[in-house]
This record gives sequence, structure tokens and C-alpha cells, in this order.
Amino acid sequence: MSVSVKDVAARAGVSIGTVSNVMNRPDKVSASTVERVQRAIDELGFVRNDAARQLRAGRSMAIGLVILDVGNPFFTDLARGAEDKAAESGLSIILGNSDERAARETTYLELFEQQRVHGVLISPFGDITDRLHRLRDRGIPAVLVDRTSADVSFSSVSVDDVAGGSLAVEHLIDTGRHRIAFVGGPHAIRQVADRLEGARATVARHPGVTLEVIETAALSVIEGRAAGVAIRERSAAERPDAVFAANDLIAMGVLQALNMQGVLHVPHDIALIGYDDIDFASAAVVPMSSIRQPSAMIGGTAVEILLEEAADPTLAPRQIVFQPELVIRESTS
Amino acid sequence: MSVSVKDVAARAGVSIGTVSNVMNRPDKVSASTVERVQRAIDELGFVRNDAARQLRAGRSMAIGLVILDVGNPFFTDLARGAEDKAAESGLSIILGNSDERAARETTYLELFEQQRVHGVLISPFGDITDRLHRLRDRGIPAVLVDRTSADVSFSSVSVDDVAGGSLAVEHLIDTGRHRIAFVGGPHAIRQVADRLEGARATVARHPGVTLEVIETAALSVIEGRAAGVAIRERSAAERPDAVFAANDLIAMGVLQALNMQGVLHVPHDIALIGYDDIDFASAAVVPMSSIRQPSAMIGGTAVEILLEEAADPTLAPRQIVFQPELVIRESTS
DNA sequence: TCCGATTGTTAAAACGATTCAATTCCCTCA
DNA sequence: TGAGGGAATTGAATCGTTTTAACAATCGGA
Repeated sequence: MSVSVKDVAARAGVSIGTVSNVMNRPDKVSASTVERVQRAIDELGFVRNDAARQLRAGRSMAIGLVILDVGNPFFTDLARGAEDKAAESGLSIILGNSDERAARETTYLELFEQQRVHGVLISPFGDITDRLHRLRDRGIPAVLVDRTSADVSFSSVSVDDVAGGSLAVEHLIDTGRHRIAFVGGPHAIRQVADRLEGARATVARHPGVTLEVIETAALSVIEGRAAGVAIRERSAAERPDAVFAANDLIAMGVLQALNMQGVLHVPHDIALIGYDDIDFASAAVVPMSSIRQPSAMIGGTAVEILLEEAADPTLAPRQIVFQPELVIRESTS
Repeated sequence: MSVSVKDVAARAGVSIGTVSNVMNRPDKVSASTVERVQRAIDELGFVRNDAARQLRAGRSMAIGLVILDVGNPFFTDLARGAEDKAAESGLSIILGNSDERAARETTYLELFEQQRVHGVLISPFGDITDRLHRLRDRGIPAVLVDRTSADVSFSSVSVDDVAGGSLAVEHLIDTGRHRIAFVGGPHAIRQVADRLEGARATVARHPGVTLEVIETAALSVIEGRAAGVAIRERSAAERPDAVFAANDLIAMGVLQALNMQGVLHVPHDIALIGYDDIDFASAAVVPMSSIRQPSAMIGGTAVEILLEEAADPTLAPRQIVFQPELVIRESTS
């Protein structure tokens, strides 16, 4: 059925070892043989069997990447950064979407383990340190992305979310807001918790400013909209005068809800700032202020570290932390 | 280093064949043996080697999916639909982003061929019919997504883009517009060409209505913005009074540009309608009218067809065409 | 002419799981 | 009691590639 090196070797009148050499170390083979084998390959339409190569090599040329949400441009940008960097070394990325569900996260890690991937990049949701240790014991390194590791034995590439939370709230206070609401969740997600922590710390430094916390079940537009509706329906006295959303999707949902009846106006009645600075933030009903993260660079850097650790497993883990950046647009001015 | 069936067999005191049976046909093995082998597996932390399984099986349990742009929510929704459906049969999806570049598209197809994937779903960019035929000759079926195949020997799942184009322009004309501009490109992308064709046909049926075509280099927010700036800078007499964008990303870019100086107002000065109805469309500066496509269902249906063809290669190819739906929002009222 | 080095090529042994024909064991029934 | 049958298990072959040790051929130098 399928054509193998054996067929190529027969056709070219050489041994299968030589065919392999032509593909992997052409310099070890005489020019005339290379040419002959190459012609046989073309004529037969031979395509290497990756499974066989992997079996022999002991590991695959793919990197597993698990992200929290494919619907979030922040993560797709991150994935793109990772993909580009991986391609430079001839590796490919297998993308898994955990969708903020522990079961799916585990499923992907099992899959990657079975595939003997080159390494794993993960934006963790559940508690997976055991699994990551197991992977490492098997020679598969892991790097956490968008998250500093609680377990410092793993490298991580992240953004200082506490600083980002501060940056956002500081800005809201600077523009004269006093009653701030934080919208986002679940708090089990470290990024959310950190952003909230930054917000809390900053509020604490400013007497007279209050912080209300509205927890959502997920970081999605839908959840944001629900929270926004709840805010809109309050009396003016009970409403916050500013909302800090845990990410831009939540922020867009909140914005939609506030805007819906035309009675509340952003930023006049309520200022709004998001997080991630996805492309769509600047195109929103009211162009949204946000906290920018270097998403593609996070992905690229994570791949770099992963490859270094794959090459030398004794390397000490590193924690790379990028600084976020405030982007001011109409929603807070 | 790594623990294999052989180790498990030794530990459990059975042959490797039995270990394999425990994993694949437990009913063929006595309960006590199953239990003993299972314990050995757990104790040793055995994980199946996928490469070896694949090598033996002849093909992998993954489906390759090539999409035009991961940054476009339409495609990530489609991918999610495909992933969910594939998971039901224990298959996984390997996602490749061609980024509207023929070279990348080819690279992914080569990769999938080497991986002996179960099948390929592709939203084609370049001319790949030869490659797809080759894949099929090797027993790898392919289904085109979001695109009717010019080559009817392949199945496809798509949306009637000509009808969608008509729907959009019909609506613009209904709301009193006469000078319509179509923004999008490259025209080499079939979806773009079809939407334009639908637009043209509709305009032709309405005397007095003109259609101008502005071609962009890609279907991105950036490209849309550039086109929007060009429109904004024209004199009022030369400006169109409506824009039909080939997709929502382009539309959002156009919207940003028109909105920028605050001199032009959507929909008052220029009406705007996009295509795809991505989540962000309703959250735009001016909530955008759009043409909705059942993105997740396209992905799911494509996987279904693919699996059927993989099971029975003699099946006649089918062309599934969904109908698009007009969604009216502020940008055209 | 012979030796050692160099270059090109080969044959065979992995890698780890699956599968299938062959074997063992035990039970039942005539 | 012995033949026949079913269930459980085994052993060996197989998938397609890479790798390595061994071998052959060629050549320059002594």
C-alpha cells in the first residue's frame, strides 16, 4: 500500500541505510547516489513515516501547548508567537484548548505524554504540578506560560499581573473615580487573583476609595454581559463609578450591557478598563482602555526556554516576568 | 529509561500480548489478570507510546485542520466545532494556521502526510487539488471547509457566499443606499470572490445603484483600517454611502478609520455591514450588521463527513451548503 | 608492492505496540 | 475415559525508520 524506504532502496538499487543517509546526512553519500536515490523518491512519491521516525527517536518533533481559551485573542496571539519561534527549529505546535476545564486540561496532558512530545507549554488551570513532575521524570520539560509557577522548579514566562492590576486601578483613581468594581473570575485562575490583588493593594493606599468584587464564572463576553446587566439595574447610588475587568472579553461584555438601554454612558457614568489589549479593544463601542501584554513575545520566549531545557535538562528553572503597559483610550477619559 | 509493555508484562508475570489485550480488549482477559496487569501499569507509571501504536496501525488518530487565520474568530469557532465532534470519536485535532500563505499551507499538508493523519480538513488558499489527490491515493480523505470544491471529487462543507453577498447588498439597498463599496481581498480567496459576485449580481438587478470594489491584501483589521482611511479622505461627493466588508475584521478596521476623526458617522454618512457575525461585531463602536454563518456547525459537520469517508473510501463526495443569515444592527439603520 | 587511511555502502539491531496463529488448560458430554 | 470445545494466554512476526559496527573499495605514500 504505502511506499517505504525499502521500496525506495530497491528502486535505486542501494540499501535502506543509504536511503536514510541521503535524507539525513547527504554529505556522507556520494553525489551520484544522492541523485539516484532522490529520483527514486520522487518517482515513487515516497513520504517519510513520522511515526516510525518518532518511535526510533524516542520523542516527537512537536511541542504541546495548552491554553485556557482559544476564543481569547490574547491566547491565539501567544500561540502564534510560539508557533513562529518553534518553526525556526523545525518543531510544530500542537494546540490544546482547555477551555478552563480541569478535565480537558488533563486529557491534553495525557495525550502529550503518549505522544512523547518535545516539551509542554501550559497556561495552567487546575492543579497539575504532579503531572508536570511526571512529565519531567520522563524527559519532557514543561514551561508555564502567562503564570509564574507556584512550584519554582518549573520555568515560567509571565506578565506581572499584580503590577497590571495596580496600573489599572491607579489610572482609574487618577481620573477621579472612587467606587471601583472588579469584575472577573473564577478567582481560582491565578491571573485573575493577581490582578485583583494589585487592585486591592492600590485601593488600600488611597483612603476614600472602595473596591467591590464581582466574581464571574468564566472570562468570557457572555459572563461580562451578565455582570454588566446586574450593575446597570442598580440604583445610581449603588452603582460603582468605574469597572476594572479582569480581561478584555469581560470588559466588552460589561460595555455591551451598560450601553444597552442607552441610559448609562461610558465613561461619563462609569469608566471602564480591561486587560490584555486585544485588537478588538480599540474597535469597541467605546474604544477601551486596557493593560497591554506582549502576548506573542510570551509565547516565543516560552518556546526558547523550553528548547534550552530540552537540550540540557540540568538547567536551573527561570522565571521570566514581563511588565504590562497601560493603554489609555476613551473608556476612561 | 522509558517503561514499555515489556516491563509491564515482566512485572505482572504475563506476556506482552496479554498486556496489550488488557488495554484493548479487556473482555478477552480474565478478571484476575486484568487486575494484576492494571496494578503493574499503575505501579510503573506506564504510558502507551503513541508512535509505536501509529506505526503498527498505519495511521494516526488525529485529524489535520488547516485554516486561513487563527486571528479570526470565525475560524476558531469552526475549529472548536470540529474539535468537539472529533473528541466524540476519540480523535484529536491538529490545528494549522496557513495565514493565507500558500507556502505555509503546503508545509502543513506535508506535515499531515508524514503523520499519516486520519484525514484532513482544509480551508484552502492556494491550489492544492494535486496534493489532496495524492493524500487520497494514500488513503487520507480530505474535506474542504468554508468552501465549495471546484473539484467536485472532494466533499465540502460551506456556506452559500454568493447568497450572503446578495443578502448584504440587498439590505443596504433596502435601507436606501445607492453607492456601495465592497472592501476585501485578495479576490483569489474564493469566499471573497463569491461574496463579491453576490454583491455584483444584486446591484445589477437595481438600476441606479453602483458598486465600487476596493481590494485589500488580506482579511484583517489592519487592512480594513487602511481601506477605511482612504475612503474617509475622499471628498463627500466621491465617497460611497455604504460599505460591504468581506468579513467582520475588515469591517471593524473600516469602522475604526471612519470613526477616527469624528467627522464621518456610521450609519448616517456611511452604512456598514460585515460578514461572519463574530462575537465582537455586536460589541463594536457601532454595533455591526453582519451575515451570520454557523461556524461551529461547519466544523462539526465536516468532521462527520470526514469520518464517514475514512471508514468507507468509496463513498460519493457530498457538497453541504448552509444558508447564511442577515443580522441587522445599528451600523445599517 | 604493501600498509594505513579515507570514503562509501551495507546488514542487522534496535524502537514499542499490536495481532494472529498456535498452544495450554480446563471443562463437558458421550 | 477420551474426544471435542471454549477460554485464556503466549510467541513471534510486523510496522518503517535510524543508527552503528563492519566491510569493501580506492588512494597516497613509503
